[in-house]
Amino acid sequence: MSTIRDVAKEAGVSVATVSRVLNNKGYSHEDTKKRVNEAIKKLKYKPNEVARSLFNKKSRLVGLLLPDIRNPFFPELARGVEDEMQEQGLHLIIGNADEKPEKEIEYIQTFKQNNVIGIISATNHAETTPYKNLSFPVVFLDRTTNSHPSVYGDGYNGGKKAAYEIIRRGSKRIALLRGPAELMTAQDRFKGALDELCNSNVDFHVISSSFSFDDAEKMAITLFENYPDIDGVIASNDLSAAAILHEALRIGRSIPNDIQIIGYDDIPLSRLLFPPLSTIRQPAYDMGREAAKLLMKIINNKPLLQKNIQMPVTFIERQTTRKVEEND
Amino acid sequence: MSTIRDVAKEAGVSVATVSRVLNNKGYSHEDTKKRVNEAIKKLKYKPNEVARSLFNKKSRLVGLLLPDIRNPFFPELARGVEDEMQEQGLHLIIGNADEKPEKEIEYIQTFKQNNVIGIISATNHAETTPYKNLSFPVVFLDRTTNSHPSVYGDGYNGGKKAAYEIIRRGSKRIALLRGPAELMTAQDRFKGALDELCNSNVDFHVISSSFSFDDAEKMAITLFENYPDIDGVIASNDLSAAAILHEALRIGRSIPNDIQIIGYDDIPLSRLLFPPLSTIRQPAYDMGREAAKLLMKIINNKPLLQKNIQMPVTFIERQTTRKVEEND
DNA sequence: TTGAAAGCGCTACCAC
DNA sequence: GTGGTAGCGCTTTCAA
Repeated sequence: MSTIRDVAKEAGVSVATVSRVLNNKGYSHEDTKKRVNEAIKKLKYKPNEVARSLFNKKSRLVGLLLPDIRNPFFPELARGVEDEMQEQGLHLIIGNADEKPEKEIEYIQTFKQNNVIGIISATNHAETTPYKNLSFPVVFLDRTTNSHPSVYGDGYNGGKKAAYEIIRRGSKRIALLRGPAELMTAQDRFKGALDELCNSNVDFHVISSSFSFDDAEKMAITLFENYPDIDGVIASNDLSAAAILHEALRIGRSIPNDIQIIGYDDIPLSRLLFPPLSTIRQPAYDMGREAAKLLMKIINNKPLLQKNIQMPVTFIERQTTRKVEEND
Repeated sequence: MSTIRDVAKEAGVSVATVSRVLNNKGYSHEDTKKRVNEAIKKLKYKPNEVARSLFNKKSRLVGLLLPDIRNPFFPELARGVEDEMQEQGLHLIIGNADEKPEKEIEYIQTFKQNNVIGIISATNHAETTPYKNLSFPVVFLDRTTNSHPSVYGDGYNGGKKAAYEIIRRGSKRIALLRGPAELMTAQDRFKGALDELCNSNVDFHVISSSFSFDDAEKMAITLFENYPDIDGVIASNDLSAAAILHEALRIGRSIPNDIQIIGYDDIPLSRLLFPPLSTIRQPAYDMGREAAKLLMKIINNKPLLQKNIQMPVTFIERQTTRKVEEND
């Protein structure tokens, strides 16, 4: 690996000059520029990012903190963030907080120690101390906070839509999954659905659930044991919806005739389920991209039109809900 | 952010001493150690990893290159790698090569420029130049190479098993999906299945397929159009299996009575499909962990028992294959 | 327009 | 056992 010294020697100039043409800063003669650039090419010189970072106190790295990389929703977010960052010549250190605050703190530490220029975090603890007094900006993704800029899906309306669509299609005894109590996004969609349910003439049960794979299956089994008469489920995310769909078919219910199911997120696999899952779509990829853009704006001191960006969600009608009569 | 100087001043010693107790190198008096450690705590000092890295030419970062973060198999690998690294106090820069060689090269560049201590790569281009002449070790994951250390599933036997189990359960006209031709792992499992099919009295068709979401669905549709009489499908991975399962049910085939389907990978969602997918399980999480361990051994110059670690695969019997008669 | 030199925070050598 | 100091590769004054 050649250094700036080698380039300077090769081009017959000083390292200062090389640095200047490298960064397009200060003056430098066209001819000198040319010679330097030739030397760079010849030696295949790439600046040492670590040395740069040490001096500038800024790397080209952005920290991305995910709560659970196994939930397909998050890789989708990550892709959006990554693609946008890549276009800006930036790179990602991805940390998987695994829903554990200690891990989260550790990763933030690492991000700091590596001079990241910013953090995008999709974890559940936006209001906790590790995010305070940071010397670089933090953007929350898929989380609502007032303390920080953020990008998130319109959970309240999503929940409302889910309830509206399932009621409209004739479910009368609905199970409403609540999702983790500490998760604002889960609670938003829950509240939306709750409000809609309260305003209509249907019975419903509220059931606590987690967002993880392992819990989803167990929850599905107990759900049907405890409430065998339900004819509609509003799930807290697609993972739970998949588990419920699966269990419903296993015990011989017909979908969507006996039971309608509606998910949340629209992860890529939802349309590969059978029957394909009706769900509330969050534009995960775009949310990731927006968060990256927002972070870049903050870093570059560009004016912010809005600090908290709410993304619209849409009902995706597939086949776990019944067709609605045309003349509703 | 306090520096080593601040700590030295606080403890009334030199920076050299602080560095020594920090790294447990060279001599230092117990009392001095204590004082230094107190100063560290008091100032909440964390060493600047960038400065360390500049001097040592080694960071605490490991590059992880994934071909497609959206395929749930890879996050699973990533988790294994991450958990092992985390226990070693190391962190990951994750790059998503997106099956594009340019992106791959760019990420390797970034890894270099950030002084990673090693790379774990799950991409398809192990034999290409970017991996040559690197100053740090590379371990390939989910890829067979002789040029580098690697950890991979036993694809040949996996394919063989898949064919064996489906034939044993009575399929007579089988579609064998081939997976991407350039992907060694895909070809291994293909060859295994092929050999097994050739040694038995069944008809079969070989069909090319990709590993991606988007292609899987189209492929499934044409598959049944072109070969309406098949009664068994050996898929190249679980994603394609899901697409086929889905399409088969859509056109009214009964699973597993009319058609048996067997997948490959055992991604977390496979058991949530309906019917739950029979598949060949690759121990993705463990493979990730093994790859991380292997890399660490190489970095620490520990003796290697084996440079290429093949992990066993197992048949997971779920419900897209028929029950076998007890007295086979 | 260019170059010499200081210094980012750290480690390791060498002298005491 | 401990401290002074050079230097990792880079950027940025400041003088020339």
